[in-house]
Amino acid sequence: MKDTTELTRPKPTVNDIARVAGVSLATVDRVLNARPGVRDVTIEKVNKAIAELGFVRDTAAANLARRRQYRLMFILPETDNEFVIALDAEITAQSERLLHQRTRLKRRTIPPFDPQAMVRILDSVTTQDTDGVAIFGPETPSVRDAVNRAKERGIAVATMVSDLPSSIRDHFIGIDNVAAGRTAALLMGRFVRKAGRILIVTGSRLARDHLERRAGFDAVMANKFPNLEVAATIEGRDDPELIGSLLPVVFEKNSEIVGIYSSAAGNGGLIEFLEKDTSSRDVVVIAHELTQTSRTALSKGTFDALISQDSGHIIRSAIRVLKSAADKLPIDPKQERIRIDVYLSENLPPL
Amino acid sequence: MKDTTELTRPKPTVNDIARVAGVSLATVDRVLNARPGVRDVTIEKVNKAIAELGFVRDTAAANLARRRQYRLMFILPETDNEFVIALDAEITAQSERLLHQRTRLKRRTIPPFDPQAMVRILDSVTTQDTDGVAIFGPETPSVRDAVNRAKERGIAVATMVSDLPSSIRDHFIGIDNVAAGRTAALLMGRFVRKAGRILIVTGSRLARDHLERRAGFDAVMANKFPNLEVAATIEGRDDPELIGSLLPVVFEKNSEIVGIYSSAAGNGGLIEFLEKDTSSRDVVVIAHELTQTSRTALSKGTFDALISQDSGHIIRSAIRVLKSAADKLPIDPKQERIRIDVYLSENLPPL
DNA sequence: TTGAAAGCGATACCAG
DNA sequence: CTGGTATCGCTTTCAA
Repeated sequence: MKDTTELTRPKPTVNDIARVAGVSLATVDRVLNARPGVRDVTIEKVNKAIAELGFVRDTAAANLARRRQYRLMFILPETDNEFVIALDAEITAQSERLLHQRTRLKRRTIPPFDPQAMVRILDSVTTQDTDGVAIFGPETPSVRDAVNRAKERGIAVATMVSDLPSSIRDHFIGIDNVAAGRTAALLMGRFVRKAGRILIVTGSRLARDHLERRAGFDAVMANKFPNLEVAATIEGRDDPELIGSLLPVVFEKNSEIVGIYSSAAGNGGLIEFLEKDTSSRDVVVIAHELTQTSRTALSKGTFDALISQDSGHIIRSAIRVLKSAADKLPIDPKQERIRIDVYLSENLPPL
Repeated sequence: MKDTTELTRPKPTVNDIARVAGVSLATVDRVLNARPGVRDVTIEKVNKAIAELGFVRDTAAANLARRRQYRLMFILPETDNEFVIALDAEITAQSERLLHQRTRLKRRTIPPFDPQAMVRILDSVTTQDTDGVAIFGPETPSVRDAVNRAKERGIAVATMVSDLPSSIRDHFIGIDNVAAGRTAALLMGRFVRKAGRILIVTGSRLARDHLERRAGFDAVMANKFPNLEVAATIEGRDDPELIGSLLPVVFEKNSEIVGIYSSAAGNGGLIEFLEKDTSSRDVVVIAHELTQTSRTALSKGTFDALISQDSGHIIRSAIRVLKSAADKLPIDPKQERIRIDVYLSENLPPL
């Protein structure tokens, strides 16, 4: 590890290329932007100069001259799910900052679990008004096809939270949900102190992220914690009321529940039940997503751990990724990797 | 949550201000940059126009015109500590990307725990050659004073990993180490399955981060886990060999060690001991920082959990923060918050 | 104390 | 096919 020497050779510009290649600025620009109407020999000359000088275009200057605006669109489900609301708030927050950085954010909502609404919006987007779209929604063949059509029209597309792996989207922004489920299971197994049964509260069978978490959880439970048995499952549809109404029934039927894995949303109903019901005192509870509700539950000890993904990071990453895709520029993979966050009562971020 | 309407009123420019205020471009610029030689009445007129139009300066254009270069410096300890090496690698990686974004990164190293070397470098930095400095090093009054002098000379300063809270640095980039220690203790208490003693391996008494972790760990241990007793402490000086040589002695003297908290660096020695010594089979081990070494130990089950901070995030954040400070622009606090990461064998990032 | 005009690095229109 | 030149939004001499 040596101290860096500061070599400050001035960066070559288009003017330098023009001079070295013996052509005009306009021609350099044509070659640079692969515009037609330049003889092959001329192209060669210019490219040679570019290579020789090690030229790299100054994107800021180019965007200024071009009066470029990045027009991005976010499509989210219309729901009172706190995590989605957090994503939405981050979009709003970034909107403000980006206004002065040649970037406009548009927001569209679809009814939850409505693939056709997603398809309609995707199909309505044109390069005339939009450079990139980031979507969070159901995974169906029709959505996949609409994504592919948008891509073919030249629009950058990113999936958020729940992927659409069979599509040709530019990028997926979110966590590995199988690993997230496995992590939840590992924590569960190590936190629980006696043998018994585990209850799972899932969301919807249409959501790939929920299914993947479940698969990961089950796998680790089966392999590493034979003394624990995944006994019952509630399909909560992210609905606190529904969850709240189903829980008492399950607890009556299953006497030996020692852990609950809430793999989806709608934690409000679960928390209400846990804080009322005395028979569930010692149950280890692990849920997903850090929100106001889950944060409080974790602080109080109602929840024992939270598996989460940073909504701010997801939105900022989506913006960077879509911009890069629009400019056909590479991304920084490390910066765009969304972490599987583990929160305990002691490592909560300050409010 | 409503879909956004796309209002596209064109952003006002300096020309608009000049026109509305009835002055020239040059005068607008003088006011904008608080340069002298403008009558108060004129300043008023311009400011009024700015407010009326809601003008916000286009930083990219300004930087272009100004031929601005952000010249940033990183000062790190010269050590074979893997975490520091990771920071260093991130600096190198960002250097590449930033070369074409008007930003040069310089790197300086100091001998570990050598406040005077840090002071010398800080004192040698001038606004002629540097806009901002990010430092990671010992916390002493002399360093604090040097930081304050640099600040007063107009240089932006950020502390990384270990703070210098009594200084007037612009920003601290790192985690709350007390909370990190508390988190480690909580995991320890919940993972350990029988009463016993806990061994702590610390680093140096000169490092604020190590002390803070220790304090947080002890507090939670004492309050929440009375069946566990923090019994022994090894001061490892981040040195694997030293740690490796001390461990057998400690284990001979203390028969009931059920957990080890490695709060600093030098994990190599610890791992070697654990993988050889059979008496430590069931000991719960929690360490800091995700590195190649600790990652392997976690995968193998030698370590049970890791508390970490993202080195890539730290470096990127330092760059953004120093740039903003240099331009006297606000930062996005959420984006700059470094998380206390918890890693288990199941949520390791892909290689 | 103020203004006119020439850039910064790149793009784009209009001639030739 | 190729070149000249105005322009993007802002800064910075140089004169007045």
